[in-house]
Amino acid sequence: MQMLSSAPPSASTASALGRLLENLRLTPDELSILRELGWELRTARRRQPLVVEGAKLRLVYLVLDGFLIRYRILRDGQRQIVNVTIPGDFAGVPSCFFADSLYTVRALTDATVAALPLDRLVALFETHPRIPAKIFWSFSCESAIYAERLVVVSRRPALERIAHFLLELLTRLQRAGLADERSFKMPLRQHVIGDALGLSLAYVNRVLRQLADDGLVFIRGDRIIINNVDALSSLADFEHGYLRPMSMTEFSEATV
Amino acid sequence: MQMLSSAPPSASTASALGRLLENLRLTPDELSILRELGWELRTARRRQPLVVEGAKLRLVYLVLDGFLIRYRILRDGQRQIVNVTIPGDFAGVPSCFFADSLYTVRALTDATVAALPLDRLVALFETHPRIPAKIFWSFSCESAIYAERLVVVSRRPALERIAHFLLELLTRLQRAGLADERSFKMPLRQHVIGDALGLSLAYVNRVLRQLADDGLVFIRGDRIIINNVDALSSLADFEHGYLRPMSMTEFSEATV
DNA sequence: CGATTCGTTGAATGATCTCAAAATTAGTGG
DNA sequence: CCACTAATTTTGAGATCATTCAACGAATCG
Repeated sequence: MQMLSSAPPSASTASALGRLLENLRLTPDELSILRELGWELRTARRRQPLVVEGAKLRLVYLVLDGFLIRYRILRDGQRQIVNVTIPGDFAGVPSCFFADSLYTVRALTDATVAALPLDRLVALFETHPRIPAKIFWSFSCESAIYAERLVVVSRRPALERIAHFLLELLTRLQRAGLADERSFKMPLRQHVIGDALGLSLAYVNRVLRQLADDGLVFIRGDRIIINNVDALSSLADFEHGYLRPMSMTEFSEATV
Repeated sequence: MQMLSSAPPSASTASALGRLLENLRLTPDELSILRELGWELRTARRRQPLVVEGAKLRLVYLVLDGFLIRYRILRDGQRQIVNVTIPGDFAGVPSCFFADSLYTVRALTDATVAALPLDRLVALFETHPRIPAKIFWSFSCESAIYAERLVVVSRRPALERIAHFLLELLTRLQRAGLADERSFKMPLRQHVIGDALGLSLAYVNRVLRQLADDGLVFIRGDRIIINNVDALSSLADFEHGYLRPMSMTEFSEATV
């Protein structure tokens, strides 16, 4: 993306681009066309909203650096976070497909995103269909993450819920090159965990304490350490399959 | 779809096709190309699985008639239904994007579906990109339904959960031409409601009784009657926006 | 009509919440 | 670097929504 060169270089930004290449399996040609589409760089300070529920959104964002959350405030004031967006993810989907945005997206940390008008992406279907095809393919795959979260929130007790959530983040961040074998850095406040999983702050606290007492998970400032990934995976019945869709390329090759 | 002519004519089948036209905004030309792709008609008896968790799936199904559910059985035997599929919906998404199917799909009633190898749909990106583009656009929009269900299941008490679920079904079925102003016909067993919303059978029963006692909802055999849609919507804080994505066509027109 | 499946209900239990308050940590202006 | 404020974590006690278990009646199906 053109203006990416003007962005301050960062490990995270590089990884976001790497992940685009990696996950979508864009060819170098495709990537360079995508770059020239006129993305606009934008930074957001911690807590700043990028998308507001009810407002019109005609952009997609690619997160280059930092973390976002997407949420809804219910009429009784409760907040439900439906998504934690990490570098390399798109944001603003699926809100941009609706007349008015369904959710609010805001920065969990200072963040850098690249914005592209959705119509430009759609227009590519006429000239270079494989590029938007791969992107929409990946949008379609995202349903699996929501479905999985639904299963976990709907059916699993708090301990497993939290364990599963942390393992999902670990796995996604590893793929983005932002986590090592068993830990990652991210400001995961207990309030955020609760709002993502439908648990009260007080209870999240108790459960985290238990996970720590059992020697499974430690949170030290912004670093989350999963001491025994296998044990936690088994506790949470965590299967990472839903985080590993085939790329469209991979699919075509496998079936030709 | 070619072989559709060989299917027994049914109000439901007609509506499924109508809905394809309606929602995806396919042009007559596009529809006729889609028809010739070699869909294969398949029927499933009540309870019969169409997709099995863990099995390889390289098809998408278009539901012509009948209802399907998509679910997972957890290790403790609980079942979580992630989706109720109605005529005009696609099934097998997003499982077909993964190496192994993430969920099981089975017929809730006797059902008729049309199956298409996914690779044929993808191949259309080369020759008639607008057709698969519109379909993948609609796949992408589906995330909104899961996100909304997540919010409801995660944060709302049982009464509102059930009310919301029934209103969603009513709305979707109305769009499919399968419901009137305030009622629809569908074998919605209490067990299914519970498994969709993460509630026990016993509690679903009690809540349905209360909804009936309050004169809001009645279930008589296979007919669900919502006596006062406005009152129930208000009770459930139901907003139908998330069920009304823009079609890709609509979007392009709005932004050109 | 015999067998499943589905619906209904009660009593006891439990996971999680709410409310309230203190302790700790991080952030900010001077 | 201090002083102060805001954000976050921690903990307790009591309340509650929803569960489990168990049993029985009603309806549906082959």
